[in-house]
Amino acid sequence: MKIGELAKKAKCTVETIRYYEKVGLLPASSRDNINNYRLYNKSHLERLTFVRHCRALAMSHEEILVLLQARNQPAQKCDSIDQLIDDHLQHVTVRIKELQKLEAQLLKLRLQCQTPTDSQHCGILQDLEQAIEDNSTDKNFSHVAGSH
Amino acid sequence: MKIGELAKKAKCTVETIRYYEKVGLLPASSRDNINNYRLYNKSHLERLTFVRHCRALAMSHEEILVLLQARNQPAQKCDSIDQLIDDHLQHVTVRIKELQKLEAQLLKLRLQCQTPTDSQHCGILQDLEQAIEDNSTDKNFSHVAGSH
DNA sequence: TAAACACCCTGAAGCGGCTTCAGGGTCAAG
DNA sequence: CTTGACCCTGAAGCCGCTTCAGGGTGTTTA
Ligand SMILES: [Zn+2]
Ligand SMILES: [Zn+2]
Ligand SMILES: [Zn+2]
Ligand SMILES: [Zn+2]
Repeated sequence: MKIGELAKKAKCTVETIRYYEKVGLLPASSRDNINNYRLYNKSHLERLTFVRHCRALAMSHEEILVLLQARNQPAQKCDSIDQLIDDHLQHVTVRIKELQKLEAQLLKLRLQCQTPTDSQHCGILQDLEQAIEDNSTDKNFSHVAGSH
Repeated sequence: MKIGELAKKAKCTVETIRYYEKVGLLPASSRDNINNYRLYNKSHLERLTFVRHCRALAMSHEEILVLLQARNQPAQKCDSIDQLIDDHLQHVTVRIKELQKLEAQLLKLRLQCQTPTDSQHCGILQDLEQAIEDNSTDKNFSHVAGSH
């Protein structure tokens, strides 16, 4: 199968597939001798599906690589896999808590201007000019991305 | 005041300050004629504090620029400010919900391997090889970053 | 007075996880 | 024989910084 078909089956773009090959999440496929098109089979699709599933769960490429390696060593213990999921779950949980803190702060900020006025007297702007409360939030970026 | 002192007072790095100047979040400061060092005053500190406060709330540079402009037009109505905060609050709220979905999916995944075995029989790996359930999550990236 | 050390400067590259762009080649249908 | 769908490569862009390379400045101390 050609790259476009694989992309459709895995619900991603062809560019993403080429990118995954470049960074080593997918092995380089064989090529059509005549036109140099990439050619894939079922096992490529399975691996890509695995990767996309992991990405849908917001795992980092590094985390996914560990899982892929484990997948290739069927006889080994799976402790490390279970641990990786636990750790990643923590990444997500921590990030949720950070964002909930932000949410609360933003709600509080929003209340500073209940009846619209001009910028000069807007409680929101005034609040933003105050010194920063110490949130440990800013530095503790685990690997799960933000809100935008 | 020199850049190091400003950085300390605003609780950020000097590199961040130089970066903000480059991308226009801070205006270019005046310079010491002799050694070309950047020189700052209280109003620079106030503006930087404002920016850092916004960043601590995970606003994007684009959003911050809008607020900075409003701050420079004290006589105008503040509707747009209030609206911007509401919108940004939505960015955060949406991202929290996305991450909570992930959290639930990860918890479910984790339960697939309650008693450690080998990779071949690990329910987690088996689950990850299944087709992807349709989460609308993947594409709806608003501007608030992830969990890592 | 010289060496050590802390601070300042610039410009470029790197991070992650892609997406987009520029500039092509391939191939079936009409 | 042209249109349009698909494929290729390599480089650059996105965001919000951080890090690096390669310097200059300025104070302190041996
Ligand atoms: Zn993780
Ligand atoms: Zn207002
Ligand atoms: Zn926002
Ligand atoms: Zn297991």
